[in-house]
This record gives sequence, structure tokens and C-alpha cells, in this order.
Amino acid sequence: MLSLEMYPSLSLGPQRIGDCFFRERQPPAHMPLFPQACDVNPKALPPRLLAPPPGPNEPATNTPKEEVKMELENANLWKQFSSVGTEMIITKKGRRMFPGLRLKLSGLNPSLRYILLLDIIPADNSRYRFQGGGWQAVGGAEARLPDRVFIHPDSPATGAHWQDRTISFHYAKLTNNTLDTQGHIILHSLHRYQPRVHVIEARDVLRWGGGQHSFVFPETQFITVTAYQNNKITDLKINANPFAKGFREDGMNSKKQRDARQKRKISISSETLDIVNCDPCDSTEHLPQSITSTSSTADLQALALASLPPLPDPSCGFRPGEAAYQDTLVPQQTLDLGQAFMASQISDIGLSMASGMQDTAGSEMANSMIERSDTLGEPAYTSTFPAPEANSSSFPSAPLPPPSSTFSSLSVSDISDTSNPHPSIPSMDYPSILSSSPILSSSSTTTTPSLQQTTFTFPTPPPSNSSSPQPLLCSSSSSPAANTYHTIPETISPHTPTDDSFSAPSGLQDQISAHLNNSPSDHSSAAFIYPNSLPANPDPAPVTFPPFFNQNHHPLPTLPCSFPPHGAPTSFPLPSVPSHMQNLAFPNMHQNSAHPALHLQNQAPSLAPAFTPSTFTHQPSSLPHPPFQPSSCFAVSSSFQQSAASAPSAHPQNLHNPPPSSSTTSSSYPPLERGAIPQFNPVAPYRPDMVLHHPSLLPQLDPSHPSSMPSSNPPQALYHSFPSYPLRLRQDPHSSLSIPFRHLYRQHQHGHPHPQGSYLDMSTRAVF
DNA sequence: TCAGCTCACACTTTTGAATAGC
DNA sequence: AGCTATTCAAAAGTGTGAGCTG
Repeated sequence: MLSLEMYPSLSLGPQRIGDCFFRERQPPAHMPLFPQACDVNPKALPPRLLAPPPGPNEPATNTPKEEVKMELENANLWKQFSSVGTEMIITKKGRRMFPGLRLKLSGLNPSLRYILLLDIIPADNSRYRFQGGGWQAVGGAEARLPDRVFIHPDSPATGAHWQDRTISFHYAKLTNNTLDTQGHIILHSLHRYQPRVHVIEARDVLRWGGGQHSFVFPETQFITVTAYQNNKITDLKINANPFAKGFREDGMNSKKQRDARQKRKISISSETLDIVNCDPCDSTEHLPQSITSTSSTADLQALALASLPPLPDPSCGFRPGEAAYQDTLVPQQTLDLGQAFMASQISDIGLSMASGMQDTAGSEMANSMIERSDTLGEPAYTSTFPAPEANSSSFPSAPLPPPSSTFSSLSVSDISDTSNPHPSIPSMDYPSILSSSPILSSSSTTTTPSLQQTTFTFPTPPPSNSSSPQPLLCSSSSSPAANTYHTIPETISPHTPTDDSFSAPSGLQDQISAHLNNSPSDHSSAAFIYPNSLPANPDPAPVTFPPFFNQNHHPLPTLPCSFPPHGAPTSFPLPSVPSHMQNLAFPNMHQNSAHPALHLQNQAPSLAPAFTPSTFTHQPSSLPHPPFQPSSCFAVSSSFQQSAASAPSAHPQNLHNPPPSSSTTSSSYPPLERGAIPQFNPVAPYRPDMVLHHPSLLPQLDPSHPSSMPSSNPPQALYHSFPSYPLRLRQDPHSSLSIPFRHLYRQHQHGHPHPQGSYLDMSTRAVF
């Protein structure tokens, strides 16, 4: 839990609470629902919405030179599921993910604060159906739903906080309710998705900036379902999830127990009838049970009887404990895929809980145990996710990756090292797409992992913590050495020519450069790395933005909420930017695009790209399905590689192998082929000009949809019925950003705050 | 007819308040 | 009075299966 003591900057007034945020277990009182919160008259807000930035004299924190790394703690469990074809139940009310994401972070600056986000993006453009024991792509994906982001409840927290414990996102819930008001992550059923975790440097929840690191673990891909399709998955979940313990063979809710209950009910009914009919059958023995027992009591009795010798066969045929007793004698069936082993390892969840595990739900603990057990005997990690074209659900087994996925956000080049592919994982088992897909054909020979270049550098306010060595991103891009993130572009695509590919208008770049040059002291002048940089894209010219953070802290004059029409171009004015730069649109933010615009002045650059799978297009299923490469975590470095997008090569088909990295030690996984995960293909680079003037580049969902039609007009909103509620926050009097935190809101449920953390809806849809 | 979805159900774990003991 | 441990009940998380829907 957060505390004001720990995070003084969180000591915002009520408006802060009402700002579409909800925090886990916070007092529910006085928390207006979103979007009402956004309608609050800004003028009524307390003067100080955000903590003042550190003073000029305030010591800056040093940016840690250590690479930010994220490890998937329960990677083995994930791999077990992935080897079968992970399915995630989604319900109207929201369903937790199991397995959950259990992560370990390292390389953070202990004194800086970070926000951890979880978002889930489509893995491809297909809809799936479980046929013939496997998943088959049967058509095109449905229109993309509002992109919501789950904010880890601890956010923002210091790097020390994140690194001292296992980070779990088990509170995040998935729903298929497109009208969901709970803030859950909305997904389509029978679609394949890829979770992503973002680490964003931030002074507090509303002040994001600095470096961003995005991590993708291919083994966490899953297909959403409303009911489990694959029995193997069901068995795995039952045996791994403590909440489903009752469904295990020896559980009270196992099929046999249920059948027994059913029989007993039938018997009770018939017995009751008999009693009513004055049937003299053994009333002294079972009548009390028959009359008073509920299924629960009957089960308890049955359980108690289980250890007893068989009861004499009642003359009436009513044997309450019979089934239960028999059930207990039935040995557990051996589970496929090492389930038996798993079951044995987690047979006593309570034990594991008692072992002193912290910060984990029971399921997570079970996972941990499973993980440990996996390290001893790890099953082959083979993904059964189908290759759409292959028409086959079965995949060859792939060699097991290292027990854990570790990824450094800065190690893009490492994983992309084509010259030194990981021998341990010669082939991936999410193959089909890769080999068959023309898009990936070029990359099929490369070991470069597909990277979602969602991380980018971003102006960071000076650290308030004097103990901090240096500000993470205090310097402009002009001084690469100063910022560890600035080096990412080169790191990612060292071999690519520098340049040029960045399509930002030269004028814009000049302006930015000029601005930077003129504002040397401005921390915000740091280079901005836009996401979705293509590995192939070599040299993204770093795009620098004018300072987004105004160091001067003034009362917030207003907190206007604008409601731009859906489909309207997601552009936002940048006060401190030249007039011709005022409308800076992010391609992926368009309504019909996967990710609506993020109207964050100082944050938009960092976030919008981060949550924008630019490569995801609502293409017909006929499109080749991108391959899925399990095994490694794709670190998304925070460098900006916008150029990739603009360059023709940005297209997945034209992707080039990233340059080999000199250091491969940071990643425990072998390099993945680029584009293994479709949406992570650096296809859609950020190109303001393209966005504004090249509608054809926008995602095409429905030909009939206005947004899909080429036109000079801005793309139409994908979700017409849902207004957007950009929240305009002002961190200083000089700049006002239209913040697209449309779904940053707090949920009220039965008068209680949302217990599951914070959600940020990146879409244009309103939560309410 | 059927695939997919919703809901109630029973079981389980988790959580927090109440209580007891020191 | 304050702290810790225990107990208890409510809330919430599970998969299942019947029923509904298009």
C-alpha cells in the first residue's frame, strides 16, 4: 500500500482521487466516478495538484548505468501452460489471470520512483476456434477494444521497492464486457493476446516521464475463452490454482464428488418421496440426513465417512456416503504434461503459504512452488498455439528455455544478436506463423527477437531525492552519455544507418533541436524515444521534445476535461512547442487504431507509443499470422526509434535483423526472431506526418468504416458510442496537456474502492 | 443444431474484523 | 494500554454444468 509518507507527491487533494484513479484499498469515500471526476470544475481543485518538482538546487539522482532487467518468476509455469496453449477465462465481471504475472525487477534506480503497468495487446489479427484438439485461426480478429492498462497498486514506488520483492499483477482482471465499468482489461473471446509490462519512471502517478522500459514474455501469450476448451489446460489450472483445489481428484468439488452429490440429491429426492409416501425405509439411519442435509453437510458426512469402512448397504438403496467413500479410494490420475508432478508439488498450498512467502496470493505461491519444482524437472516447453496457416494445432516441441526469463530493456541488441543465436533454443515452437508468414520470412533466418520498442526516453523532472545520484533522464538527447536510455537507439539497431528514417518533418526536428539547444538546462529536453521502433530501423533519429515539465510549480488553474469526438485525430497541443508542432498526433492513437491517442503533454510521447502496438492492424484473417516465439522476454528499450516506422523497411516484411549485440549475458533466452510476436513487429513507427497525412497507414478494421476509407479527414472514431474523456491536467501554469487518461478512474463497488489496483484505459471509450 | 456465452453452484482461499492472551 | 496470535465470517476466486442466445 502506498502511503503519503512514502510518496508525498501523492498527497493530492480530493480531485486527485477523483481523477479517474482508483487505488487498491483506498478509502472509498468522496471518490467521484469517472468520468464525472473529469467533469469536475478544475478551478475548484486545490492549487497544488502535483508535488512541486525539485528545486534547481536539489541534487539530481544519477541514472543507474545498470540495465533494467525483468524476470518472469513463474516462467516455468507459464511455459507449461504455453506448451498446451494457454487459455484465459474472461467473464463479464472480470476474471483474474492464471497463471499470474510474477516478476522480478532489477537495474532500477533505488531512489527513483517508477510506475508499473500491465497492458494486454492482440497477438495477431485472428480469431480462433478450438478444433480437433487444437486452436485454429478461423477468421479475422474483431475490432480492437479499448486499451486499458492495469497500474500496479504499488505504483508509484521506488526502484528499491520494486526490486525488493516479487511483483505480481494477479489483481488484474480480464473481461469480455465491452461496457465494463470496473476498469478491467477488456478483451475479445477467442483471440490471442500478449501481456506487456511497462516500467515507467515517474514522480507520481500523474507525472510520468523519464525512461520507460517495456517487457514482453512470449510464453505469457494466451487465448481468451469464456469456457475452457482444452481439457489439459483445465487440468493444469485445477492443479496449479489453489482456488480450484476443490476440483482436484481428491477435492470436495471433484467430478466424482459432484456426481456423488448429484446422486445423493436424486436419492434424497426419491427418499423424500418415499418418506412422503410413508416408505419405512431405514428412517432411523438416514432420515435425518435426508431431511436436514444440504449438499454441503452431505459432503462433509461423506468426507468423514471416507476413512471408514464401507457401510452396510442400506436396504433402501440410499447410501449417502458411498460415492464419497469410493472417490477417496480412487487414485489420482496421472496428469499430462507433468501435471502429476505439479500436483504433488502443490498438494499442500497451505504449507507453501505457511512457508512465509510474502506478497503473493495463494495461487502465486503455488506458482512459486511449481516454479521451483520446474527447475528440478522442467517439462518441455512447447507452444501449442497454432499457426493460422498451418491449420494444425500441434507444434513441435522446442527446447526448454532457461528457467526464467530475464530481460534487460537495454539489451535489445543483445537479444537481437543474429550472429550469436542462442543455441539452447534452436527452434521455436510457435513456428508456424514464422515460417509460413511472408512477413516473417525475412526474419525467419534471424534470431533477433521481435522487439516492441515501446520504451523511449522522456523528459524527466529532476529527482527530488537528494540521495539519488542523478536524474535518470535529466539531460537532453544531445548528451547521450548522460542518459543511459539515450544509447538505446544505437543499441537496438547499431547496424542501421543513423538516420534518416525518422520521418519527422525536418522542420520539426529542427525545431526540436533548436529548442533543446536553447534550453540546455531544461531536463525535459531529453531525447524522446518513441516506441515501436523497429529493430530493423536503424537509426532513428531521436526525436526530442520540448520540455514537458515545467519546473516552476504553480497552482493548477484548471483541470478542464475535453471530450474530443471519437475518431478525431489524436493530436494535442504542445504549448511549449512551436505552433507548427502544436498538433502532434500519434498514429496509433487514432480511434480506429489499436491505441487511441494519449493526450499527455509530457507523457504522451512516452506512453502513447508504449501502449500502442502499432503493428496491429485490423486486417482480415487472410493476413499471414505472425509467428509466436516463446522463450524470451522482449525487452523494449526506451530508446526512440521512430525512424523505423517511417522507413519502408519498417514493414514487417522488410524488417532487418538487428545488429548483434556484444553482450548476450543479460538475457537468459536465446535471441528471438524479430516479429515473432506480430504486434511487436516494429511495423508502425511513430510518424506524425504520416499520421496526419497518410490515413492509409491507419489500421483498417472495416472497409465500411469511415476510418478505413482513405481520406484527408481524420480517422473516425472506432467506438462512436463512447465518448472519450481526456483529462486535462496542468502541472504548471505554462503547459496544459490534454491527458488521455480516459480510463484512469477509481471504481466504486459496493461503496468500496476497487480492490484490484488501478486501471488506465488508453482507449477512447469512456469507462462509464 | 450448435458454438459460444451467462449464470448459479459448491468449494476454496483470502482478507479483515473481533476476540483472547500476554 | 498496547501488542500479538487466534478465530471467525464475509468476500472473492475457481471450474462446472445447465440453460440461454444468436
